Amino acid sequence: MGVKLTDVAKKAGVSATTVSRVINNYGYLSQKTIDKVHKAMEELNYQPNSMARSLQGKSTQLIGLIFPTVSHPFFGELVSKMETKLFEKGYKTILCDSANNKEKERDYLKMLAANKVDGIIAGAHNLGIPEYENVELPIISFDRHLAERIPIVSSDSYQGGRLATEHLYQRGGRRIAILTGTNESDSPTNQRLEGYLSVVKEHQLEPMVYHFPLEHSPFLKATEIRQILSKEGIDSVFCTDDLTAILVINTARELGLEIPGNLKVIGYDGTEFVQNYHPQLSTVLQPIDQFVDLLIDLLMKRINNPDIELDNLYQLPVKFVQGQTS
Amino acid sequence: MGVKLTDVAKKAGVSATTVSRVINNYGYLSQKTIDKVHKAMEELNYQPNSMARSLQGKSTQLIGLIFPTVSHPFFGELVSKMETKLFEKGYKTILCDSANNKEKERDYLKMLAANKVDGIIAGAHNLGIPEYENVELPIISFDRHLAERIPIVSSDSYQGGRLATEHLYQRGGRRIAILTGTNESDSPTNQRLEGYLSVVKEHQLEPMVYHFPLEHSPFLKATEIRQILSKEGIDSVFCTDDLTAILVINTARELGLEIPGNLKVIGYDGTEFVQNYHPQLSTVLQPIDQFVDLLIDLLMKRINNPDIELDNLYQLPVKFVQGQTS
DNA sequence: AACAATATGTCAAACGAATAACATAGAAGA
DNA sequence: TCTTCTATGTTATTCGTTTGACATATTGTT
Repeated sequence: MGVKLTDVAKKAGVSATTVSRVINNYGYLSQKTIDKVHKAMEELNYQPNSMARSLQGKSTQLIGLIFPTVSHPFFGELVSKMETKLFEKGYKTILCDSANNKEKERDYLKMLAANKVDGIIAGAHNLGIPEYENVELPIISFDRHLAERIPIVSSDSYQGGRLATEHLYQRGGRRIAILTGTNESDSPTNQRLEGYLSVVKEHQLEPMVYHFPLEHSPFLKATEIRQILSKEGIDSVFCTDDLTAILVINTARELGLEIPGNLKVIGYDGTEFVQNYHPQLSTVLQPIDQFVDLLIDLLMKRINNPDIELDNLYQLPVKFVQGQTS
Repeated sequence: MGVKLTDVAKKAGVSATTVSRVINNYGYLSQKTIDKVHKAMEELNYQPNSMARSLQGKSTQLIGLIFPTVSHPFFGELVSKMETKLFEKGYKTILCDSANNKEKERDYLKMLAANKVDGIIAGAHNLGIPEYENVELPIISFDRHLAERIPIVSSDSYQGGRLATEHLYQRGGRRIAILTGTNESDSPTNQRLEGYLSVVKEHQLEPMVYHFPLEHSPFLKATEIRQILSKEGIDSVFCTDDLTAILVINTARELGLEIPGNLKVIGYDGTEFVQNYHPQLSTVLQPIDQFVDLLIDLLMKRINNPDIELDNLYQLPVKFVQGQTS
């Protein structure tokens, strides 16, 4: 069906081996032949068959990205930037939206192995997938413990939790609540909670912890937030993600609460999206660009040398961003 | 390196052909053998090498998705849903963030051909890429004319423009501005503008058209919006996307303008994100789920029968969503 | 018992490209 | 002129899987 190497050879009037030599740049070649072959390739719009190449032993230049969903601005930005950087390096991206579905994530792992990807960057939120232990592919994890020997890139969530909470305290907050995800011991969200608790304890405040399961729809979350805000005498809220913070702000407005007068709100993530479209929100900024650089650099190292020793954990610093909601 | 078919054969105590027969389900097979082989495959954690399979003639089950960027909520949701649906159908997704970069889009097209994808869904915003004319792969386009014979799935942008503008008029708007993208004759954004112009003309209002190049950063856009809102005596703004509408609302708030009292605002897109986190925004809802279903259904048709005749244009209806900003 | 249907095996040729081994020819240098 | 590069060609093998052709058992049916 498609144009193949032998067609190029015929067109250029050289042997198939010579074409292969040009493509893979080995052996002796005259500039004249190289030009002839390139011309023929262009004229025929020839693309070497990736399947055949990698079957022969060449790498596929494919990378699998396993993340919950690109419909979330945080992961959308992360994935978009990774894809861009990977493409610049000559890699193609297979997108795997794990959608908080264990089965799907397992299937993805199999699929990626079958497709002989060169490596995987995984930042899904499913726990308890023992398959990661057995994957011999280079893997780097974002923000999750997946298995022994798989390095984790994350930010200093504990410090982030402390930063946010301490800031609320300095601003006069004395009844500071935290809205966070489900209580999973090794999740970074939990580290944010730990940071919050440590500051609350230091100042001898009453901890007020509200867990929001990830599966809950924003609508359901908003309902719960409404109850929390109208019942309890809360003066500050630390949300462990920006989207929840936006819900809190919307709800507070509904309830006629002045921000930051009656209620101070801090989010977490600081995506470009939030900085552009919700610049008023105080938040803790995660260094997305640095995540991307580090994740890819580490993966490249593992790909080029599978046995290289890497640290277990790379923790990048976070930054508090002052808006007008606190 | 990896486990291969012959290893499975050895383990199961059958011939390689029999294993292949089990995998591809042809010829005569006893249940006993089938079970034996499956057991061996599981024990060895065997995955057929996709490269070898598709080299042999089997389809790759790969689909390329070319869109501007998943960091934008609209495309993030669209891509996320397509990926999910494709995975359910046994396809893997190669993500191509074209980033409004013609060169990159061209490269992607080559790359997807080299990787022998089964089909492409393209919704990038670059014009003038003649390469699309020559691609023999099944392609379906989202919202853009790419080439002859490539069906376009879109929504009724003209009607959407009319809906929004007419609504603003009914609400008392008499000086209605439109904030839209660059003036590209065959873009759907332009159809929204056409719809706006037709209503403005019907009511003999003065058209006020502001073009915002896509490349402009949100910050720059906000600056321009500030100028527009403070200078001209505008009482209503129709934005051809929701994010711009959010910028307008933010700016109006800054300027102390009451919404919808002093200024009415309508957006366009109505992503789940906006509906959840900006429920107050009046907007024109694009049917993302229907886009996804139709795009994929059409692509499957083309894949299963490359010569099937499809319409040039599939236009889905839009819906006005009343919020509190108009 | 004879014949068909079922179940498996052996063998070989693809798929498209990479590459090693070897041959050959011209050009350059001693 | 003889050697050594340099430049190309020929040929065959390999990658892992699919599949067709053909052979050979083992069943089941009448």
